[in-house]
Parts: sequence; structure tokens; C-alpha cells
Amino acid sequence: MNSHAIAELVFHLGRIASGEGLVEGLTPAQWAVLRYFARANRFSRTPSAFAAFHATTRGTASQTIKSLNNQGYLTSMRSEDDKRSIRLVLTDKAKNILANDPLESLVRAADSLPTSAQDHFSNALQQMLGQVSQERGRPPFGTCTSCQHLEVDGCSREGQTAYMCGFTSESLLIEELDGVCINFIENKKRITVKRPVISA
Amino acid sequence: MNSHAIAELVFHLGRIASGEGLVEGLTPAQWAVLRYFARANRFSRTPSAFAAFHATTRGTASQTIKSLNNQGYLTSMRSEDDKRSIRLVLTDKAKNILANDPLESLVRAADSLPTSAQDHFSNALQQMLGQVSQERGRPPFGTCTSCQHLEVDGCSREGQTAYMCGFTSESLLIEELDGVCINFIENKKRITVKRPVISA
DNA sequence: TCAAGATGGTTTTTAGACGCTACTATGTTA
DNA sequence: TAACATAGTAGCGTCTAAAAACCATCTTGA
Repeated sequence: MNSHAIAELVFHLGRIASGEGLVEGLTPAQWAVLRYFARANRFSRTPSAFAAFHATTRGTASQTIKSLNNQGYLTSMRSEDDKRSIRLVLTDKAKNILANDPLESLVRAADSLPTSAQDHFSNALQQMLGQVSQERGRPPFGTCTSCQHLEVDGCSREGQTAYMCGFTSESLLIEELDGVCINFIENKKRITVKRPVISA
Repeated sequence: MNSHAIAELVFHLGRIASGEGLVEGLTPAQWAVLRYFARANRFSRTPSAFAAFHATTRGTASQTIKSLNNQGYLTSMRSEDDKRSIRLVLTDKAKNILANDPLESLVRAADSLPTSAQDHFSNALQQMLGQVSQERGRPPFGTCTSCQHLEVDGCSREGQTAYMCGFTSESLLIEELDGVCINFIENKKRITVKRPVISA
């Protein structure tokens, strides 16, 4: 009985937080694109990957991206490896405007939850997302830190452990491990990532 | 840092679960209307109330409702009290189709969470919704059981406690206490509702 | 009491979202 | 090398949505 309430709340909350008209002159779909390219890693910044992430068609994604391109929020270039593929990058204009993301109200709401609850909450959501994605036959889109493809690169340099992606066979910078990836596959026993201490 | 992940997950999950094309030939917006009228109480089954709930304009709501009306999912009639107002009721056709609600995949996902977590989860979502609603200046839409307007009616009959709404000054059936209401105002110290035992 | 304003609902207009189909270009496989 | 798969785009029709204009009906306040 409670699961029904949860489903409705999730749906409704997502709707309320995003569907709030044209913030900064951008539509909800356009905000979704900016958000995605701000989070996606190097291998996933393409129209197709966004379409998969956003559960829409490549045609629709192409249209939204074109509009953002025209408005100067995205720059695009052909990939070297695959000449069909296009790589998209946020411009500074886009990075600046992301501070006014209408989703920030949801972030604040999440922030007001007790710290202890936030972890459980985020885990529960992730589990639900995984299940729904599987049911719908969609890629789950996670980050390296819990991905089967993450491998420790043999040669460490400068005292830091080096990582690589077993799927693309490319080495990864530590900063890249938190980007969302379309090639993600859930890994039960995850590798512990050693991060350099960041001075506050 | 985690609150950002929570916000994105909520948004994304809502999107994935609902934006899944035309299930049963109905659009996501139309599903939202059916869901709403299945949950809304007597005082809230109007186009305006739905528009407020769904964070859209009355014009848009009117259009969606008209379409559902034409397809035989809703019946409408003028209100007696206020001759401007229109009351909408789900038809049997609508009630039947609600079993195939695409949101059910989310319900299943929520159901797979540990029972102990479900309550916390639902509470956390409710709290977030309350905060976002407040920030956006929207009515929070809750049920009688935690509403300031709920009052115990002086005269109980047939051994059952009778309740009434202090806002509309109308008495309430016990079954009605779980309907979503547009006049809802959060009540910190809630009245304990005595429900008749339902035989399984 | 009656004019002014608020509210409930609809329509029209316009822009964007979206699914669908068709199409080109490039990669991959048999 | 032919057949197929994939990345991306373009065009079409429908749906979503906001905004503005509009009518009918309360509600208010001087």
C-alpha cells in the first residue's frame, strides 16, 4: 500500500521540480540536456547516449541539442575514432546558467533531510532506478566506482593509483571516475578507489 | 554532495517511469489526470484543482480533460453550489485501465525495497514535496488524516466516530479521509482516526 | 446594492516535445 | 565485398504547454 504512495510521490516530485515553466528561457527538456552533459563522462557525451539516458528517441534528442547548439550552450565536434559520432561539450555560458537550474529547489529539499537518511535515500532510489531500467531494457547509467569495467592500471605513476576502463581500454583520470557512463554495468564487489586528499 | 544525487535520481526516475510513450493509447499527461481523479477527494475533483496539483495552467488542464472526456474516461457535471465549477468523475472504463498504469513499474520497484525502509522513504519524499511546494507557493495537497481542517464531529452515530472538514464545513465519511485534497494544510499534532476493522 | 474584482472554465495561438519514418554516412561482420 | 548495424539528421503529425483573451459566476466593499 505504501509502495503506491512512494511511486506517486517520486513521479509528482520530479514533475513539480522540473516542469516549472521556462526558467532562464529554457524548457525542461533543454535543462535535462544541460544536466546530462554536465554529468556524463567522456564516452557518453553524444546525442545517442543522451537519448538512451532520457528515454527518448535520437530524433528528439537531436532536435533539442540543435536548439541548444544554436543558443550557444553546446559546442559539437566530430569524433576522431568514429567519424559518424559527435562529441558535445558544455560552453561556459551553459556552466554558468546551471547554477540557476530549477532542479536546485529539489536539491535544497534533499539537503534538508537528516544526513543519516540521505545515504539510505539515495541508495533506495538507485535500487529502484536499476530495477525500472532493467524492466524497460534500458542501460542503467552509473559511475565507474561501482562498474564492472573499472580496472586498476598496472603502472601507477607519481604515487597515485591509475585506473582504466576495461570496456573502452582507455585509462581514466581520477576526476573522471564520477562521470555518468552509458557503458556502466553494476559491480557487486566494487574496487576501492584511492582518492587524493582534497584540501579544504 | 549527496543531495544533488538524490535530486537527480528523483527527477530521472519520475521521467523514466512516466515518459514511456503511449501506454494504452494514453499520453503521460492523460495518465496523470486519471491518477489524480482516482486519488482526489470530493472537494478536489475539478479542472482547476488538477491544474494546481499538476503545476500547469487551467487552459492546459482543460484541454487534457476534454480529450479524456471525449474518449469516455471522465464524466463531468456542473456543481450545484458553484455554478461555474465542474465536477469530474472517473468512468468504469477509466478505473479498469488504471490497472495498466505505466507507473506500476515504479510501484513494483518501490515494493522491492525492504519494508522497514518504505516508511522512511515515503516520509522523506513527503517532506521534500512539502518544502518544494512551499518554495514554489503551491498548495501541498495532502489527506485529511494529517490536515488541520479535520475535526471530530460532535454527534457520532452507529458507534462510529464522525468526522468533518472545518474548511468546507461538510461531514466526511471515513473512506473519504484518504483522498487527496487541495485545501490541505499540514497539522503537526494530528487527530487519531479510529477506523473500523476491515475483515480480510 | 451595484460596481469592481476574483475565480472557474474554455478557446485560440504559438512554440516546443516527441514518436515515427525515411534517409545519409560510416563501421562492422560474415 | 555484400549485408547489416549504428550515429546522426530531416520531415511530418500529434500532443504538451504557456499565454492571452474571453465568458459566466461568485464575492467584496464602498
